[in-house]
Amino acid sequence: MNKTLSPRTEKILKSIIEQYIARAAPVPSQSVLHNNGLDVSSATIRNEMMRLKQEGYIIQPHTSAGSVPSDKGYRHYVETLDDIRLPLNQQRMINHLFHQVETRMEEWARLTATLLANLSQNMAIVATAKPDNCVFKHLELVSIQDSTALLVLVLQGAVVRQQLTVFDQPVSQAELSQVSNKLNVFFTGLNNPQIQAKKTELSELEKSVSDCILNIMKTEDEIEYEAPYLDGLQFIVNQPEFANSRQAATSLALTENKNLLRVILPDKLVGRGVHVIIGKENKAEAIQNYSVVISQYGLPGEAIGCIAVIGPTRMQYARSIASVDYLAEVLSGLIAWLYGRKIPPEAGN
Amino acid sequence: MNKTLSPRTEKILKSIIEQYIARAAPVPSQSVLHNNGLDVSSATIRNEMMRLKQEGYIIQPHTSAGSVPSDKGYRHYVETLDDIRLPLNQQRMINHLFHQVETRMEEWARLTATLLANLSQNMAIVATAKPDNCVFKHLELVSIQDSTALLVLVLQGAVVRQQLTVFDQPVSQAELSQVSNKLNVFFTGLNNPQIQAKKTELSELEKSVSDCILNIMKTEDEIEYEAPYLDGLQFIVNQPEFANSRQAATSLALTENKNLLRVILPDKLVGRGVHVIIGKENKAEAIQNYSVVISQYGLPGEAIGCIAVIGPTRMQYARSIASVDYLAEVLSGLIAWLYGRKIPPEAGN
DNA sequence: ATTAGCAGTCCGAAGGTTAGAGTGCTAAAC
DNA sequence: GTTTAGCACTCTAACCTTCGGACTGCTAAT
Repeated sequence: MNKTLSPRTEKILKSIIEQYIARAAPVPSQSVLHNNGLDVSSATIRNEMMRLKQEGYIIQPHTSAGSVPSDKGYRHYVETLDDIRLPLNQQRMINHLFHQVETRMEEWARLTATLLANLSQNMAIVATAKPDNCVFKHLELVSIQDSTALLVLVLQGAVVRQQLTVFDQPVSQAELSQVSNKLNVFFTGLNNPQIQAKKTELSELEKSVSDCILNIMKTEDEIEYEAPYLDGLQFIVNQPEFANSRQAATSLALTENKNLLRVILPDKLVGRGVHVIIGKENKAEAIQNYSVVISQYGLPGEAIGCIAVIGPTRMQYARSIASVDYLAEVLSGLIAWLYGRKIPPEAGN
Repeated sequence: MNKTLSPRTEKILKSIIEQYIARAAPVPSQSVLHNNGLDVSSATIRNEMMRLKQEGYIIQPHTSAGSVPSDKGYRHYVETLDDIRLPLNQQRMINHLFHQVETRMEEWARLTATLLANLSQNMAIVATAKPDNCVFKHLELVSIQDSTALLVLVLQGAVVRQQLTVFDQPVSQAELSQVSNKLNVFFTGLNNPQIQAKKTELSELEKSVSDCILNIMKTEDEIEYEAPYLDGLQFIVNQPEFANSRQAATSLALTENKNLLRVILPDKLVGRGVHVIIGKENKAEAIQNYSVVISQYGLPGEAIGCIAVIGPTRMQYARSIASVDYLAEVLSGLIAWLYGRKIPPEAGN
């Protein structure tokens, strides 16, 4: 049943999809003709289109209307897409920008979201990479006032967390330094349960600081994805589709809250590489008019984040895929650096 | 000309505004009658409405339509609004939530944005408080790999900034600790130019770390407002006004980018307290269909942030004003704490 | 297999009609 | 002078209806 398409049919489908992506209106057989180098009549195109319709690659809004790609059509299109990489000058531009921001996961994620939104002309979501199991690296205590201190905790992967702490009684900076020195010796390289186990040997003050540390590390371990960075909502709002059905917009805006990532995340997002989820393929009903281009990044088994583009099913897949792919690669390199695995990738360029 | 309104006229204007805020449709004289305790006929109301129209407090979309408040009407409404405070249970709820997040300006700002959006049912913007002139408080260097270290800088006001630094040659953790100890002694309590002056007395490695510190502090000094925290876009999108004029949505979505704050910030935002800017009173054309409820917070002369609600001119002013007011107060208290000025305000409750 | 030609379908814009919601006015009542 | 009932008038928004034309789907010829 699902016989392969002839090269010409293929070409016609591709033309329909690309025109629909560009114009957001049903594509008539005439337009396919103009757009294409084929030396046939519109009637021939129509015959082929009929076949495409029967096979479910395209849909007609009504009897006398042009063709609109179906999810299946997009799926085929994406799968037969030539391997497209981001142009070199854009790659260089991106590397340059990553050079200029603070060297922090948060800043990278924010920048990635902005870049991805603008490259793909769609909404972008970037979740920061988070270690599976966080490891104590360094502690610092800075006195703020009599009995308040700022606790700065550095975890494996250059993750810095801070917390204001109030003690029962005034504590001097000297005492604080003593505590931090001792705990640094005790705890470096340990994870949550290991610290828990070692805590018994400590003084009262040290214990209270340790509790604070454990608390931070526990929170860190429990978070699945941090509040992800979003950008490019304007592109969604400006879609022609949006004018008609406010439904979609509303549902999307609502989703925007916090759990958007959980909504768009497909069940299986295994292995490296970019995944494309088209329309009804999405498990969440709210986004079944949308497509998601998503990829993981980071160090497998250690710190994994994810990065995605979400837009109407008629999004520019080639651009989105190339952008997601490249940015995931860049982020992976940066993460590896944070984890002390290799030279920063930008330094090479 | 601008004679004061009689109590009854006042009452009618208030009724019109409140009904318009609630229903987003022109208010007919009948509805004013029902809504109000006045024992008069609709004809009398109409007479009064005529006067309000002549004075410019209300507008008629067309001859036979009900009344819509003008900017002047809203202005009058806001100015005669009773001093409304947030209900105590909501205040307590807010305090409780601030207790539960990390003690960091960024987390507070994020939480404030979320709370403010939900309390006011409109979009909220929160810019983090930023010191005018940042002061070195503490430095820590943590080795990440051979020649890469994480530089953690604590500034006055418990501001923590981090930066990965690559040295020319490998540097051990022991050496790093030595450097940080020395620089802590040298630099504590100094600002950018003072550190610059003292830099000459240092070794090569110490100098390169100092440069990094100076760079961070300079950046920090130069930023006017950090990328502010936004929340509640869904409320704007779901406004009935939005259905008709995509113009507004588009302009807003575009503004969303980065400079939204600069756009909504009025020329004069002096002193404490909440400011309300209504419709055409806004200097930026893009938001002249919107109202802004805005307030500064923080320590005057030291660290100032700002917090705002933006929504259609028919927003619930009382709620927004009360929310902005209370949250600015809470944030001011927290900032004072960060700057070692007093006990955390929540501890009192 | 391809094509010209044409009937048939359906959309969407344009124009016309109408119900009713609300005002503005007038003249009477308080 | 203020308030009110009553009513004519205005304007909108919803609902028709019509009509041109954009496309297809089919047929019969190439």
